Amino acid sequence: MRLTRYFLPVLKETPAEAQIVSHRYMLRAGLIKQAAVGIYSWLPLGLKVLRNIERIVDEEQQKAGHIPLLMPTLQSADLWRESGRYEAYGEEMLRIKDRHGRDLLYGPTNEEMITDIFRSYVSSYRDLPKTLYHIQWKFRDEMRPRFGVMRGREFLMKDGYNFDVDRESALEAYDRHMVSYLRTYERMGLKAIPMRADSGPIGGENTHEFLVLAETGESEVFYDSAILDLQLADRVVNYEDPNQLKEIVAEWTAPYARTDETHDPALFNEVPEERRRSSRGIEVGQIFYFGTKYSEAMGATVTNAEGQRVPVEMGSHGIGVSRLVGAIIEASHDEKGIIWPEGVTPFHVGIVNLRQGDAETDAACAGIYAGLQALGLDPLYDDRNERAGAKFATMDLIGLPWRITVGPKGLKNGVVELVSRRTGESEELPPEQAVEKIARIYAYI
RNA sequence: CGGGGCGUAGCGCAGCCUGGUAGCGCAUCUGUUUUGGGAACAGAGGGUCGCAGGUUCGAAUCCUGCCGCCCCGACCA
Repeated sequence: MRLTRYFLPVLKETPAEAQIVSHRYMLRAGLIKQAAVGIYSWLPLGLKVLRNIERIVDEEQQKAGHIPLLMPTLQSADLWRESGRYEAYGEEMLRIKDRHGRDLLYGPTNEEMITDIFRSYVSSYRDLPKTLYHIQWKFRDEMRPRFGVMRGREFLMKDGYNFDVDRESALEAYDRHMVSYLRTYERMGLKAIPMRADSGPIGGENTHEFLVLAETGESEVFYDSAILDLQLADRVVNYEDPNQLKEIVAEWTAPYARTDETHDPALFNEVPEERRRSSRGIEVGQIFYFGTKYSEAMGATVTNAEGQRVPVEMGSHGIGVSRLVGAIIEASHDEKGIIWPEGVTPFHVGIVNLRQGDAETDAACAGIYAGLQALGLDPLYDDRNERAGAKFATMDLIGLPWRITVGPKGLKNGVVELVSRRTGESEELPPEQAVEKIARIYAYI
């Protein structure tokens, strides 16, 4: 994309309403525009990041064998009356009446609707296990939305639901989700720590939250620093193998890691003192095993091998897709702007033309731009008639992980500059080699 | 929902206390010179001062009501 043809409204000054760094940068870099309290438009650059995150979540779900579908944002109140949550959910649920006076609601989550779909079609244990998920906008009328997309009222969430014939199988699903979530966050360049948590209003006995460590996090967390060293990296995971999944879960749940809700000071004190950490974290996902809570209330039963009708075992799992955009910025930025991990960056590389209008420089930029596109890469070419400083400032702010700087001085020696946004390290090399190097970097992302 | 604060040009702000021609910086447009870390000069455009009432000869300014937004708290992906 050529910047002169793109829509990238960057701001030099910080809008007054933004307090935390991710919110400030999201506004300044032209990612979002607030439409109302806790409700945002996603501008082109922000949408690209959101879609990248969504794509990673989607791909990792399917690798784990989970099945995508799409449920509506508006739901009938009747389903929620069945589960008893229409009254229980409270003011957070946005209730709407249609022209006939029927009660609708903008879905804050989908346990009821997925259970209804399930019970309509599945009646035998032979059809189990199944995990269905969707990535859809939710609405929760929070008392106090804040921090931009980190606590919006409207937000994009992946929510999934597993259906199993018995407890053992449901717990396998729990493990499978934990592992697939670890993989998902790793691909985004995030360190998200699974922590034993409280199940809250969704209910259930087993639950972990995934937290990204950040000063601005809303949760207080306590953990053994050993957990920071754990990585899936290039480990081959076989989602069909419950034993392997169990081992990985055991590995990640062995070090102490809890939120303040479940924190146990006595247990925490058993961690060697030099590894005992407390900090703040942003919750970017949660997995639950809640057994038959919804299936019993809503009559979702299957016939088991013994011919008895039993309520199906369930769990649910969520990833805050839109929140992750903010969480990634909180975890990865500096005083100049955002630093996107390669996995989610809106453009793979920025090209800065230092002497717009100079025939040789323009031609070199055009060649690099075309070369990158030919290799399937998505570059952003700053072809504005601005001075170098302004172009650098824009690139630093929007945070593309790599920048190719092209100017007459370098071209005289046949080289351009390739700069890492994260480290600031730069190397001079011929244009073709810069293109190849970018291609190599992204070949493994 | 309780407590605190703010609404003046696209953005950031001053002016309000003490009523009298609506200002500054950035951004935008035109021109010239510039061009390796947010250029300089000259000129130009842009605001029913959140909305509605009221007081007054006169309201951005004083009064009342409403709306919007921000921060702290309890609640939450």
